[in-house]
Amino acid sequence: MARSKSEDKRVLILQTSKTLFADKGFFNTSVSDIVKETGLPVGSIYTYFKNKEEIVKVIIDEGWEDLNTRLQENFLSTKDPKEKMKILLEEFLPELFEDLDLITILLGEAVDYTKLEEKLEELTKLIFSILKALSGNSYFAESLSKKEMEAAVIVYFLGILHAVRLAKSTPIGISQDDIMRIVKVTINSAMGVEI
Amino acid sequence: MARSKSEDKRVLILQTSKTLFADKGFFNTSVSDIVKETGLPVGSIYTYFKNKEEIVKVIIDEGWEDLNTRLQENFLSTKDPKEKMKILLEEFLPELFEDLDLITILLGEAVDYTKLEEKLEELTKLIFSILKALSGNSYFAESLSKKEMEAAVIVYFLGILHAVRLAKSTPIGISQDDIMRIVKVTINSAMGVEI
Amino acid sequence: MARSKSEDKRVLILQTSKTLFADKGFFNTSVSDIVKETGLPVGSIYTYFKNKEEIVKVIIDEGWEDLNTRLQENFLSTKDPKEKMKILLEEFLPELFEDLDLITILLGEAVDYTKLEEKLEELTKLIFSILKALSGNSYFAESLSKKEMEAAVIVYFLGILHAVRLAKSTPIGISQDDIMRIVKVTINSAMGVEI
Amino acid sequence: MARSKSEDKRVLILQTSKTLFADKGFFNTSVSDIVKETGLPVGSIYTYFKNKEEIVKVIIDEGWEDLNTRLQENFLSTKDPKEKMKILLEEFLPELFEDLDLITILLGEAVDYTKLEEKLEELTKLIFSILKALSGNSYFAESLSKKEMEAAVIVYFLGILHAVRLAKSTPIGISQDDIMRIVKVTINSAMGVEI
DNA sequence: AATGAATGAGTCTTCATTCAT
DNA sequence: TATGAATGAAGACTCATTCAT
Repeated sequence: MARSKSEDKRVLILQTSKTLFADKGFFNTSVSDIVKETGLPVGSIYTYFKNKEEIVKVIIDEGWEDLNTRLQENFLSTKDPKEKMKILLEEFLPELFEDLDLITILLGEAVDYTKLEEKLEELTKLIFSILKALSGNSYFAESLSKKEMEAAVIVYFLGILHAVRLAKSTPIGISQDDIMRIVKVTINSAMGVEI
Repeated sequence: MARSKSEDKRVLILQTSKTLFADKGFFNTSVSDIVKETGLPVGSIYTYFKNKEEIVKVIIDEGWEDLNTRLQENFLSTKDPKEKMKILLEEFLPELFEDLDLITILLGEAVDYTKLEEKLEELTKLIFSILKALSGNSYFAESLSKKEMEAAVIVYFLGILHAVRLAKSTPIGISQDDIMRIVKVTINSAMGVEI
Repeated sequence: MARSKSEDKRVLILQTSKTLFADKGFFNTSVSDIVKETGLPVGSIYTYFKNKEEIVKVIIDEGWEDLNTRLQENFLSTKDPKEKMKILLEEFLPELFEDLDLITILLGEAVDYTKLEEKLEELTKLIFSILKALSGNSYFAESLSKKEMEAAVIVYFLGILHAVRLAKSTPIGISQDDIMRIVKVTINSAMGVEI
Repeated sequence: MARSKSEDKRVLILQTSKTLFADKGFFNTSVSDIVKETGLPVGSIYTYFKNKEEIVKVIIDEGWEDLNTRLQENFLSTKDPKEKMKILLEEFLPELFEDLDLITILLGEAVDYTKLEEKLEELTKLIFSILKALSGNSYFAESLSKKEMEAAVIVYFLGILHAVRLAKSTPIGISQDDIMRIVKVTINSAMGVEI
């Protein structure tokens, strides 16, 4: 009977904001910037989102869920931990790297709304279980307690994210490919398996 | 050698701002917050610093330089790369971890003013040179190009920083000690040397 | 005689708004508050009322008319001014006091739309005519001109309304009963008649 | 060493706001109206007052205190309750009536910030004590309990205020003088004393 | 040099009303 | 007629920085 909320507009706001937040930062992006960039009237921003904060939250949550969903789908194809690790390295990470804006926001100013630790926990558990299955006889596994392995995963994952983000925005002289390669070598070396 | 009154004020502003920036974030800290916390008149802030941005810059630059200076001093005591690595792990990192506020600001909202990449570059070169000297016969070094080793150092270092920061502010279930331990194991394992 | 569905909605809007206006004030009640409270779609509000302003107007006008109608009906039963005064005091006032929301709105923020003076005028004339009939030999009447008696009625009536309203919303330490009693005493005393 | 806050500006804001609040109502007066009318920059409003609400509060509190102070000063000149009543009627009330804007705001929309009941309580106590001293042998006092006399004072005072306000803004056909006169007659009649 | 009032562009958000469906 | 998304002017307030004193 009345216009129904347009998914298109919602997505437009989300995508525009994502780019702006990643480029200029959350605090340096004003609602009025989003308005200008989307071409929508101010009011419309607020018919689709409660406030500016909710926009970042949704960007992060939906972005992360998306990645996760695709990862889970890929995981359905196999039970072999080696295969799973391969999927993680060759599907998940590249996809994540693709979404530099998401990484930037995830690590950036909006940390308060980002619940990075929750995302990390999920992922850590997952990776940890794969590593455990893989690491029957590796040096790495022998010398590290469970908690230390978890720490290792967290450190490594955060390092990767931050490095990729930095590689994009500043001239640190390394590329995504460099990062991908050392990840693989590390896994191979640490796990004693060739991925 | 007594500090002048002005130097006291400069330091007061710096320390107060550092705490505030680390606790509430750069953008959520107003100059007026700094004024309230220091008890100084607003004008004073601007006689010591050009603007809010310069305050963060100085916090980071001086903080980093401090760490660096002490590292260099420690390095004077030896030429042995193994010893140097030890210093890095047992002096530099703990000191850095001590200064969580600095890490938080370094990785946080003020990224634009932080020149993280420059700091990283210095450090990377240094660590890289040590690793190279150490790694005569390690598997790690054989399979990684120079650039990849640099990438590894960056990833690892950023990972450590971010993990320590996160461990402080959220319940991710790992401690600074866990992190320290896996760093050591990694070095040992990767380099084939016992530190 | 069954109320039509639309009449139900109109009344719902009116009653809900009345409570809201009395509780939170006219300006602090948004149309969207009315929408939430009634459960009706915004559009509906505007099919029944031209705008927010008209809602208050109708609340007041219909509320007042209601009281008046009942008063007039009661008055039909007698011609005796003393009886009429009794009706005024024992039927009309208690009924009015019953409707605190109406009083609150009448005296409150919506004064611009309320035409309080018109309501007052009607009532003043009525009361005045009764008083005149009653006051053949009272001290009060002798010493007051017509205009002054009107002023007295207005002052008294407004005072009663305001006091009742204040007694409801704040702890001024007097009750509706106290007010009713002094009204009666005043009339008795001023008019020299026992009501 | 720096400009000090200007009492002139504070007063300008207060007076301008008072007129605007009385004329258009608190909610229909925007801070920007005050800005336009005073010619001050927005920021200045907020260097002198925390927010819009505080402006009304100060208008009312200082206005009321002013009246009170002058009343107390006048009261110093006598101990005779009859004299005091005279002062109340011939000094205080006329002064109050002079300040119609204050009355309008006091009774108007800003009721939430106005603490009308507190003002009323003070005054009621004062008047009550005078009446008590006066009323040795009056009919009024005999037939009314303490609480009822308080109620009477409240009703009467509120009625006067509201009537004066209404007389100013709408054509209810009575004047301040009419009101003053009936007040006197009422006192005389009720107290049995000639003021 | 020290002070803190002055400034006004800019912030996010609200809201009564309209109108496409 | 019923609906609720769309609209954008207007709202209160902030804040980094300047500059008169």
